[in-house]
Amino acid sequence: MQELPNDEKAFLDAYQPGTYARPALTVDLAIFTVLDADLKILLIQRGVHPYKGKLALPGGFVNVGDGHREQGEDIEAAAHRELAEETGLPQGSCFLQQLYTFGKAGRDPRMRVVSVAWYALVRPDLAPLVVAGDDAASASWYSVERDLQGVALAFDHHQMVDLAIQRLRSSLLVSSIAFELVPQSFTVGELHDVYEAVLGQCSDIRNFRRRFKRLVADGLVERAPGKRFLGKSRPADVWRFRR
Amino acid sequence: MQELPNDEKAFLDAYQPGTYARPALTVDLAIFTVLDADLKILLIQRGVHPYKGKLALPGGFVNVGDGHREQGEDIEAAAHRELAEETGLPQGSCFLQQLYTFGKAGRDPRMRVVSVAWYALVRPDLAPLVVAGDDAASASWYSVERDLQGVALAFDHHQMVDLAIQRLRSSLLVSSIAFELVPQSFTVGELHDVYEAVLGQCSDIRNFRRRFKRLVADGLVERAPGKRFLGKSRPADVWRFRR
DNA sequence: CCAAAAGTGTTAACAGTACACCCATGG
DNA sequence: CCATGGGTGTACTGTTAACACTTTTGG
Repeated sequence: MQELPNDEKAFLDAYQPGTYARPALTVDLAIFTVLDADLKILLIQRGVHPYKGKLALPGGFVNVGDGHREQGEDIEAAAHRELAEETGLPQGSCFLQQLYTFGKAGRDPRMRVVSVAWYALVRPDLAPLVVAGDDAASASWYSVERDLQGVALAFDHHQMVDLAIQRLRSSLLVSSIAFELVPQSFTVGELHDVYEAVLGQCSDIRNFRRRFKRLVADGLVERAPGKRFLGKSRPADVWRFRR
Repeated sequence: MQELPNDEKAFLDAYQPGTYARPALTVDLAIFTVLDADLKILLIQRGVHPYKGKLALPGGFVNVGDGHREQGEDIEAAAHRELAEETGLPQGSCFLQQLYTFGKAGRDPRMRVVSVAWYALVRPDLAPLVVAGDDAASASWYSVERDLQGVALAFDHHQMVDLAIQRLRSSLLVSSIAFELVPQSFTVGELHDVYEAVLGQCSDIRNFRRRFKRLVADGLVERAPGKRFLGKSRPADVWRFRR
């Protein structure tokens, strides 16, 4: 909390919170990875009403406190907490960014719920470690391309997924998030697979290599020791992203 | 509200909302215009505690209902309502888009308040019509460049302004929002001024004209009737954006 | 005639696209 | 030997950046 002048302190001591109605507050997470050159998203099957049995994004309530002093948990902290709970991965091992806040009346039939949606990226070497958390009996990876067409998700989660994919695609072209979807040391081929999987279209890897060389020349990427050996073809150089 | 199967209806009838603490919910608006080739933002001076006397973004509480049926006002509707109230302009006359949701504990010293921030664009021909609304005794335009450096805004509003400007700049380069900051019919010079004001740097108008010609060739922009006469130099062709 | 903004044209550097080609490994 | 993916190079094309020049108004 910020430093306040004396008259503000006096005001606060006398302050009584108004009687406005308040919404419940949740976070929902669109968690992506790329496995086998295919974009995947982590979904759970709901075990309780409403939308029992339907697929849904992992998420949960934000711990909100009462009163001036005890205001509870930051929304961002809640998102990190849920991400760790749902994936079983340690906090800070994944990229996480706010996406959009969904607040239409009636989006949850139980009561007024406002949900802050986030999207997260899990490196493919961590993705197989993802296990079901406490409140997610059956979290697993679904192919965005193959498993999600025409499937009804719970609440307005399909809208969230579509928006997340849109954001993921445009961010890929202007920022460095592609490096969040490969292992810490990676080959040009692996990085290229991420572009093809996320954008959903093929591109010439030889031209991709030229652009990659520019990143190296600009110092954004450097050689990592060793080579990657997949057994059936020429070993590939290994690279590392410098933040 | 969506159609629900019978077992979901039965569940809802029996449903009792939990006893989670809930946050107050507000919307805050970063409202921009470009006047005299200068980016301006609409701010109010707070008349009440906390941060009494400080400059702040216009905003207000979202009308949230109680119960299943009466869930109140959409967040987006609240943003549109506040935008109309604060500017005095009719709804739908300005561009409005969600920016980011601020939900740190302690960001409002009174209580837990989560604020959904939006940014809005007002055409320069409408900007002079903006008058103080009911709850905004003194809303007026401030130059982002000249009036805001080193000035402390209320709450975390400075963070909101910085993020809004950042978003405005990157959107300018990839979308068509520039057309929201000129009159419905405009000259190339006026559009160029918007780019220079928002990006905060000069660019060659002759090269800008070439890019503009491509937009015309692509059918995004068409000639509007007449010429613009500013009195002291050659009259300029007038153009119109086709949505 | 001069100042000021509108509008056109030229050039060189650079980035994107579509290719052909060689290299290192396993079978 | 072939298949597979790794890695280099070249030719063409379109976009961007820097700058010279003409046009139409007011003073």
